[in-house]
Amino acid sequence: MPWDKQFDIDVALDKAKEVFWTHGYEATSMEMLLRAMGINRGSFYDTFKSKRDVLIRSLRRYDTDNRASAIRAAAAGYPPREAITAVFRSMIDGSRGPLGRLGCFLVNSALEVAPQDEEVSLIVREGLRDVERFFADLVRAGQEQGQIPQHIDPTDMGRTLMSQLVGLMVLLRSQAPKATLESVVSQVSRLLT
Amino acid sequence: MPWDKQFDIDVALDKAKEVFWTHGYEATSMEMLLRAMGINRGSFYDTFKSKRDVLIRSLRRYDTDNRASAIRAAAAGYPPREAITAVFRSMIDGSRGPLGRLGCFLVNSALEVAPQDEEVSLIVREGLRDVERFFADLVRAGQEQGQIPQHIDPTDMGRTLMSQLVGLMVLLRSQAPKATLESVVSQVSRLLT
DNA sequence: TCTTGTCTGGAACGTTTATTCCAGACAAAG
DNA sequence: CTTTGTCTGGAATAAACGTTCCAGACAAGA
Repeated sequence: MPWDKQFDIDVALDKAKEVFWTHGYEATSMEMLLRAMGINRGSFYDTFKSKRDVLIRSLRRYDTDNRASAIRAAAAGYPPREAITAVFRSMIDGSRGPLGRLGCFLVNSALEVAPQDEEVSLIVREGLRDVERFFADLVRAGQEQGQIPQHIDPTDMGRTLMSQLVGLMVLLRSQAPKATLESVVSQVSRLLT
Repeated sequence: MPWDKQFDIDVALDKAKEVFWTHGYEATSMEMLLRAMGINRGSFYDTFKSKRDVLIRSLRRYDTDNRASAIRAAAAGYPPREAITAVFRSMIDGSRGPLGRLGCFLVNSALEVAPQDEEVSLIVREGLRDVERFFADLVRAGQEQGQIPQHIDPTDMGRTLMSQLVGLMVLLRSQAPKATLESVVSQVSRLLT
């Protein structure tokens, strides 16, 4: 007779996400994963296909629940131009939280795993494209409201802001000095003139 | 009686550098390293302390011979303002070379190894600081020659350009579309007005 | 109470890992 | 020719790796 699993798959995946985000894929052993997820290898292989399967699913969860949510939450409630700066600022403020300076799991994976894994590469490209579009949309909205000059090309600017955000995430994980991070954010405002 | 080694340490380290740069540290096995370096494990452990030792030494070589040289070579022969753009453009052009879109070994290591290895972290921070200063110096030189407005703070701008370059290196390794890369470069010019 | 099916805990497996150790080749000095 | 020291090729080692398999516990239905 069917007996329910004693663990929640989503909770387990979130735990896995944190371990992969902190240590990377290769440097995370099955022991570390099982301990973090709070399940044993029988349940693990009964529920998930493989270690890589868990990486893929955690990365997807990260992209939806962390990256995509974070930039939208940070921008909410601000006029477009301020929203852009708020996104950058929130990344610095967020680095003071319990997860500290982990940087961006997506960007980490872009460099470590994506070059050798097409599925991971696709998740990364789609995530970065979403960031790019998100910023481009904010630039257009800012132009409509007269906050951002018309000569700025929204598509170009969306790409540049995405690239700048990616750079900032690397600096965060690299423990760059606070002043460096603040400089980057302050220059974002200048870019929008 | 002393017999000379049959291999050149620097050549071997450069081979090791390419393997670590392509695959990362953890995903590079000793087998891969030995094959690339063209030596066997007896010679390896006689010459180097460990796999990590070789990573550290390759990373130092990369920072000197690749990163630091590349930005200076790209800037050479241009007035300061054009030199800045030339550095960015050279990264895109360089991605068409035999090493293709490997990105930046330093940035890769910043995300994969540096968080868990203080010595790697130090190499990364010093490398990024050198890029920052390099750009700041170019900005000052541009201001002295009347090419870059006086209201731009060289230190802030140096940091921002460094961050933008780091972002670009991530996009390169992520196989971002050419148009995206071009947008980033074109916006660099705008940043200097 | 018995049967059936699913769960957990963890042993076992086959492979891979980084590092240590060893045998034979080689060269120079005595 | 012998001795000594260093080299290369690669076997061996001990541990770790990701995945498979197994025994006992548990719950529901007959």
